[in-house]
Amino acid sequence: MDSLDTTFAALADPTRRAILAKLALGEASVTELAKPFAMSLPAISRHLKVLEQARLISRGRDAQWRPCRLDSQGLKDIAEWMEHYRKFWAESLDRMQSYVEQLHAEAERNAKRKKVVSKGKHGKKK
Amino acid sequence: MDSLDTTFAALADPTRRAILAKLALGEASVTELAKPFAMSLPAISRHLKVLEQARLISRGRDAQWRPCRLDSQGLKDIAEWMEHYRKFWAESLDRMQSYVEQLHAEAERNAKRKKVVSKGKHGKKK
DNA sequence: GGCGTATTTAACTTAAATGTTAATTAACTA
DNA sequence: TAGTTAATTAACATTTAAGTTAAATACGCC
Repeated sequence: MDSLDTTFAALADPTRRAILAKLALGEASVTELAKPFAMSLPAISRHLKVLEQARLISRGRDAQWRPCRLDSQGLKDIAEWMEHYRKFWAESLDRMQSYVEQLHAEAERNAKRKKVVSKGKHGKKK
Repeated sequence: MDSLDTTFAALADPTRRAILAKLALGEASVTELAKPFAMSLPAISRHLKVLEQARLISRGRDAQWRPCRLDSQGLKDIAEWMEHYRKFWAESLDRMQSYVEQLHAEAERNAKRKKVVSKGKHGKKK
């Protein structure tokens, strides 16, 4: 039910994270993705299925190839969850500075938006 | 070996994420943490051990209680990994804007640092 | 249709995760 | 010291994950 379960579990495997790293450079077929690993093709195929279900990748069809590419949805889910804990992980000076700058920027944007949109409560869900 | 394995795996369980959510509000004992769950105390105790090994929490000792609190290290590891994929998950307008502002801020800081520090290559480890 | 390449599914094995209850350890209290 | 509360460890059952090899499917080409 909770898609975060699926997504975090998918990311817990080093083979799958390596696949994502490769796909960050661009599309690739199953065989191409399998090449670096001492592992059978069916094993890779199942890793890809796990990544797909976690919406970390999506797959197309090009003749007998199944090109894989990153799907941002899974990463977005994680990023959104991480936001709730930002004050815990962003406590180093450099990052805290970015965070503060970001808060200011956000405040500015919200202020602007208030002027333009003027009414209706469709702010952030939480 | 790879601590990301451990940390992502720890986060893949909804009970453990709920525990973290609770701890984001402050310290709590094992029994306190266990209360909301229809699960035995030993089960919770093991979840806490998993979270501790992932450096998502740390534990102290107060008489017979073992107060738990968030440990930011695990979250930092995840956040750092996520950074490599920022352009994929931060593609919505609002977030991209923060990202761009952050890049500018970072560039400014780096420029400043160059002037002050002047030499020696002790930049980010990776 | 039959062949070659790419990928997936099936059947199976092994290892790890998650929960249970019962027993144990740790620290305070009377 | 005996008793109480808090938490962990032990022993066990069940489920899920991850790999293997062999067979099946999908597609293009001749």
